Amino acid sequence: MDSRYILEKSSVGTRVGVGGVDSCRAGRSVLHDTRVPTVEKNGPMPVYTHGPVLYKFVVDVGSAAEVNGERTSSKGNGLSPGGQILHMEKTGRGDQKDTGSTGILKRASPTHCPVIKGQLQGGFMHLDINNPGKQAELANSFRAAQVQNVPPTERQPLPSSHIPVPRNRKPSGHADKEVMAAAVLTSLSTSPLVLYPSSASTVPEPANRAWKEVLSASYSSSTSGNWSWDASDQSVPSTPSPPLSNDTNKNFLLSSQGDDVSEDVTESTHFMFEDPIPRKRKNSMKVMFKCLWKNCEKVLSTSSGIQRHIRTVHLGRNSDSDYSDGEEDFYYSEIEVNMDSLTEGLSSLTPTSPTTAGPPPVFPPPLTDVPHSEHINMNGSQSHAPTLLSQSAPSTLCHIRTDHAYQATAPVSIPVGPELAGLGSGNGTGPGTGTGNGISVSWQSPPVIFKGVPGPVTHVRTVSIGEKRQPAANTHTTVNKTHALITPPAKSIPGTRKPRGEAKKCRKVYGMEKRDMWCTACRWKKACQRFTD
DNA sequence: ACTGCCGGGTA
DNA sequence: TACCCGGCAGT
Repeated sequence: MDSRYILEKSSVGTRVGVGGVDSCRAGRSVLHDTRVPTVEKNGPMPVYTHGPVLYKFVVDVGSAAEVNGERTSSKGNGLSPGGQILHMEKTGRGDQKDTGSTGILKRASPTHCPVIKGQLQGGFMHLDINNPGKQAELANSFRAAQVQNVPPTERQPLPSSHIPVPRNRKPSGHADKEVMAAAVLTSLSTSPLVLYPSSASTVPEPANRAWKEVLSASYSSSTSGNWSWDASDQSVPSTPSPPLSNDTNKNFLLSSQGDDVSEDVTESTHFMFEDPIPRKRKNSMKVMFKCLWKNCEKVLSTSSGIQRHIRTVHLGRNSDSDYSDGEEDFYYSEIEVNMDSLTEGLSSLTPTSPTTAGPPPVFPPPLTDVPHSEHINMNGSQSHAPTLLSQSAPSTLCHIRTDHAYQATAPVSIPVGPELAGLGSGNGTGPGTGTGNGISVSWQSPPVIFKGVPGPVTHVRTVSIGEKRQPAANTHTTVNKTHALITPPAKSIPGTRKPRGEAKKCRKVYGMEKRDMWCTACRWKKACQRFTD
């Protein structure tokens, strides 16, 4: 499916937590908390909504598993009746062969952690770093609920669900949490099993409420509360569920499937070398921010603007205050707007500069005890508005557009050390060069570029105007690193562009006014035959 | 913005 | 095949 289609169709979900890569786009695992209760039809993807909270897990192109309160996925092996764990299972469909490997952890929030934690028995994420008591409380509450509803057999943790995160990590503030989320996503991306928080409604009411409350409390007490889904706020009408880019998922999926290796390899290489590299879309695409509040179609050109809008209009907060707890982040999504076809309706809006969609700088090394995998590109549009968004730290760090292929500018090069190369089993992808010199990983739509590969590696395909470009997400096979590393580039770049010669060509020598003096090649805009190099 | 020229369209 | 041009990529 065309990611852009999804992007525009989707009400939510363009904001993805933790760079899996814009790819978030590269294989990422994103657990996604839409916190938007809604019924949504997302193409072929079945969407089950029931109750105020909708969890949707998009597994692959056109496939998504969603779990909400009382509905459990029939497919989920590891899904507890309570819907607390969603186990994505591989589907038989060819186009979904990678389904199981990944998902997108959307807004990997600490509130998700209880679930995972419950499954992993505390091995994994912090709930509320700043409040151990609450952490325990939440965990217990959640676990209790889980125990009540999950048959023993299903409660057994599956190996693949294990997300190795060091225990007893020292809380070190926002950065740490953010990094944690990133790390979790990285880990998730390699696991076919996706842990999924069950919707509250499957939990018996008391327990349900209990953990909701805990969540709520945790939310308010934790700076990472942005992640939390305010379960107590039942008044929130249905909100669009964030659909994920299918390509994104596809890439994720590529990452961890143990079987079908050859197939995956083929596919990954296909993604990497056959698909066009996203190029700068010339001035026609803008990033807009759309309010996802139900019945609110507000579209603003700036994230701060939309946040303010949500804060004031929907959340009823003081408009004067710039205070933002980040909750607004949940209620808007970034959309790509084709300015060419944009109606006058938006003409009054100040379009975001295309440059904002450009590659943000590589993450500053803010994060202390975090592995390199935290080199996640911040969404450009987010990064350029640090003040406001920085307050909603996790989301800020983790915002990833589902599809920015068109706007993706040059990929950000991230020097990767050997340790990262090993670690980033979820990210990397080196085409078979295996030089390991450097891996440029862009978590946005820009494809991964592998340095150290002699010769042109990227395949640039001229795309005619009417042609639909392949979503750049496909190039984000970062998850499928293993495969990519093993496989030599399936497709070498066909026409290596001739390096520009030093000699002056006819155009330069004679100028446009004497065009008739040009060699024919020059006249035809071909390689000059007269002044060859 | 300019330049070189590839890729593709048209006659 | 000659001619032309859109558009990419390097400067």
